[in-house]
Amino acid sequence: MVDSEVEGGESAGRIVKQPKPKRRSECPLNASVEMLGDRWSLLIIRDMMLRGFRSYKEFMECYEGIATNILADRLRRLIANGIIAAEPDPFDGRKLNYLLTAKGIDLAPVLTEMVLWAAAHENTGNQPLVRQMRKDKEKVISDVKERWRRDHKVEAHRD
Amino acid sequence: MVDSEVEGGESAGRIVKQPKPKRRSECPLNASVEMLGDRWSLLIIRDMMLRGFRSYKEFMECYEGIATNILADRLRRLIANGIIAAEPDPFDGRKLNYLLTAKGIDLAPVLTEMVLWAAAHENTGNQPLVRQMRKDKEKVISDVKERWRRDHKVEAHRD
DNA sequence: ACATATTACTTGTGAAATGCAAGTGAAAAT
DNA sequence: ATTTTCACTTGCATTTCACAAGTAATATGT
Repeated sequence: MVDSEVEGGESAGRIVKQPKPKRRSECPLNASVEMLGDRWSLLIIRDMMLRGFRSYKEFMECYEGIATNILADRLRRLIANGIIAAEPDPFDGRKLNYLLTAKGIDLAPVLTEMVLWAAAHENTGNQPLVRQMRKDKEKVISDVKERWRRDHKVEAHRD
Repeated sequence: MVDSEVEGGESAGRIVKQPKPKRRSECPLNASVEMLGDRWSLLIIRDMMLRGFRSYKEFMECYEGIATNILADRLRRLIANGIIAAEPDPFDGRKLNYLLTAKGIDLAPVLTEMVLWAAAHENTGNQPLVRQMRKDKEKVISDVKERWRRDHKVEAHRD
């Protein structure tokens, strides 16, 4: 299912020209950085994960003020990397709903550690969340995943 | 020692104009992204943390091929954010040794989760490290910290 | 039915960040 | 004394970014 991703070396005995592997190195950290290493991607994921945002408009209105062309570009890239997916809203033909994939929701521990690190070394807001994470990191993560599963079920049942 | 960092609100009873708080928001994740959200910073930290790199030359030679001006800029920023520090090499007046601060070494859990995430969803290299992390994440982190403490001791004793 | 509004974008345009090559100055090695 | 090494800086072309404006496809209100 998550197969035809990065390799693409061979196919039926014939060596085929590599389609995707334009990574700077094999290092897993480098892979993460190439997918997430910019000033916006992780914030978009944060708002999907923690605030339940789904639509372009929500991402635009709230937030640290992302430019519309950058938002469109980041959503495209996140889709290309399999971190989010877009589906048309069944009730409003103009709308697209952006949802985290399994790969996307698996970023919960990464976000958690980044929040905890910043909160430990900078003056930051959202102390309630920080305190919750300090108290029981694993619970926060499993709650996030639980909510994600519920929301996906709702999508699926809508017909 | 690492005091005059981000706040800078007041000084001897007089309210002074804020010098640094140009963060886009109070969100701790945003703080992390503003300090680390680019294509190079975390890789530099990786090589200091996991490979023991200390000098400009090492960062240049190895690596995914960073440009020299970008490396200089990233090192400056990491210093400005208190994540690394530079000290002259006691044996070679040309050299500077870049070292992780406590704040820098505290990024170990963040790097670990990013490595595990990428390794779970992409085809990546350095499988020995990945396996070690999967087996006992906490041990990998405490080993990294232990090594950091030792190396700092060596620095301090050198006189 | 038709005008207006909303949603999710795209298209300029200038400014900033990035990548590449070459150069510089101080210290060390020969 | 000359050459090498190290840690950068400078200049320049390319790419990315931010801001503003515009557009096409729905949806809503009258």
